[in-house]
Amino acid sequence: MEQRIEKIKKQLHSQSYKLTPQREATVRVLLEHEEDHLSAEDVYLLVKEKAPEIGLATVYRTLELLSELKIVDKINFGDGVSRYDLRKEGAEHFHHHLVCVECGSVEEIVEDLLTDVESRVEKDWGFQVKDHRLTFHGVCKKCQVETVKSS
Amino acid sequence: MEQRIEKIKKQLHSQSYKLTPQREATVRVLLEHEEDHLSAEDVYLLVKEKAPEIGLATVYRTLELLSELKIVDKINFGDGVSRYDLRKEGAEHFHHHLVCVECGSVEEIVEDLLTDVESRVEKDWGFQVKDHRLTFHGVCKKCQVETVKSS
DNA sequence: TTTTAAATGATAACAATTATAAATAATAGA
DNA sequence: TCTATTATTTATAATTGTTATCATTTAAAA
Repeated sequence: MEQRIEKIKKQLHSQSYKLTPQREATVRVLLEHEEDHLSAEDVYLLVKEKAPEIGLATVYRTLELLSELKIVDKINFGDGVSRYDLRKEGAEHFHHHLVCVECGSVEEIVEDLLTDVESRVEKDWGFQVKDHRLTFHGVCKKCQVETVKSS
Repeated sequence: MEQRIEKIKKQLHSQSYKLTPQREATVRVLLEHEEDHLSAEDVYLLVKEKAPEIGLATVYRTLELLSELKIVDKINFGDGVSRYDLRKEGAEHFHHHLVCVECGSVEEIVEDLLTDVESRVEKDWGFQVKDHRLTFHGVCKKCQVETVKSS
């Protein structure tokens, strides 16, 4: 935890941004909820627990900043809200998601499944890939079992 | 064009929805702008040209309905707006997108590049894939040339 | 210190979307 | 046909997520 904060601090400094107490509190919340896909509002409420004086605007600004620095990825699953997802340590690309259409759960795939596809896109379409967003919609393991049970 | 409208009409009827004049006008706009990625507002303005009395709410409802029936796909490129993209004829899955980070252009890949990846996901993660969203962010062919020129 | 710049908090403004209610059109039953 | 019912639409109000503004605070530089 402390190491990752230290690292993020350096990333900020390298672009001459500071790790203010508010920013640190926000980053800590993100680290503590790495598996979740929090909206700005979610983050705000959680940060408020440890830094009650923080303003919503600051949370938005911080998340925006972290997005620019590729520390978090902003993602949208089709409900009206943006969600913020911490990049895995050392990850070059954004990880993938499995969204269950039955229960709404979101699972992550950290492994990069797109290397082959990306080289095809670069070669056949002449498009220089910098990053990707890949989400599968379907039925998660758990809901498949439920379906079998109830049928 | 007429054939595709006829087909969509049948799809609607099969779920006991009607193809009202407003809905038809909306579908026509989508068909005429198949290559674009229109927002609800864009669609509204275009529909208004041929059916000036239509209301914005109706456009939203129609797009929502068409989404449910998988006639269009709702997509979000990270700016605050949802965009609506007509499915290609007979396409099982949603097509892919190449978004240029320089000029903002959006190119489509109709070919399905994910069949292998999807069978891996089904096998290794036990997730039953129904559909996908794949977007690459990078530099399009045109902007790559521009960069070379200006350097 | 004094000065300057960066960051914050509160809140207003904004834009996209959804909900509401009255009016209209279509449909089914008597 | 007339009547009752339902679906759909329009106009608009309300809501929601996000961004902009501005006065204040904090930190850094001179």
